[in-house]
Amino acid sequence: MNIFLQSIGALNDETRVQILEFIQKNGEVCVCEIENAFNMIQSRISRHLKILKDAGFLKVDRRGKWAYYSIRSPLDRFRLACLEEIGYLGIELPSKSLTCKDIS
Amino acid sequence: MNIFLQSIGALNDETRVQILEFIQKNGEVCVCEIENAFNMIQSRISRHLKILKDAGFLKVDRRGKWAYYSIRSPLDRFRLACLEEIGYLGIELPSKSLTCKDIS
DNA sequence: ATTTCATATCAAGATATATTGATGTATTTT
DNA sequence: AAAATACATCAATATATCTTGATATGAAAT
Repeated sequence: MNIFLQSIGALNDETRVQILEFIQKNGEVCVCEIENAFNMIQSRISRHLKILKDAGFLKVDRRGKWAYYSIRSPLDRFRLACLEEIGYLGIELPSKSLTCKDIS
Repeated sequence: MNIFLQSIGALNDETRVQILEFIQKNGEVCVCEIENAFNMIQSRISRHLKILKDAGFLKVDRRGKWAYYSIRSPLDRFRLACLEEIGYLGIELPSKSLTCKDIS
């Protein structure tokens, strides 16, 4: 029950659903890319990413100073069904443009 | 997105998940049966049932003074997947025993 | 080694959701 | 018609979650 509620709780936020779909569409992205695309402050993005990771939807790969997030694989049946459903929602996403590297 | 979040929000509560599974196992039940089985006050149960109904998981059938709740049918793919997942959780449910009719 | 950069975490306030007890509304029983 | 029953809704409080700004950490660059 707790694992189920953790997954559900992670999806119970519009920003997090958008972030999940953003990663699903763009593949591996680093935090600053999400930050720039969504135009939200860093601590907010970081917190949402942690919730999605702890709930088993995402994995992180740290390379140098960057943290790259991507959809965790393999996903269990239910989380997969959730991602699939999110895919069907037709969410308008910001485009992935600037990265920290691009700017610096 | 809003419909999705409403479904997710409805599932984001342990009591509601238990109620859903209770109805899934027992079929059509009236409010007082849930009230007795879960030993919760009526207004609390009523509110949770409304949230589950508004989110599209349940339907009500009013007959006389009683309101009978059951799983809405047909359910869309995603809500069905959720119910299925809840079924796999192996939730311990209180047994359906006394009804208002039994007592009176 | 110091500074800078990317990210994570914390503490406070803001916002949303849940619970309770009281009250409202039908419906049935007497 | 009056009382009782089953359920719904409201208002107040309690609890949980989100957002923000500040601070911490750890890697890279100078």
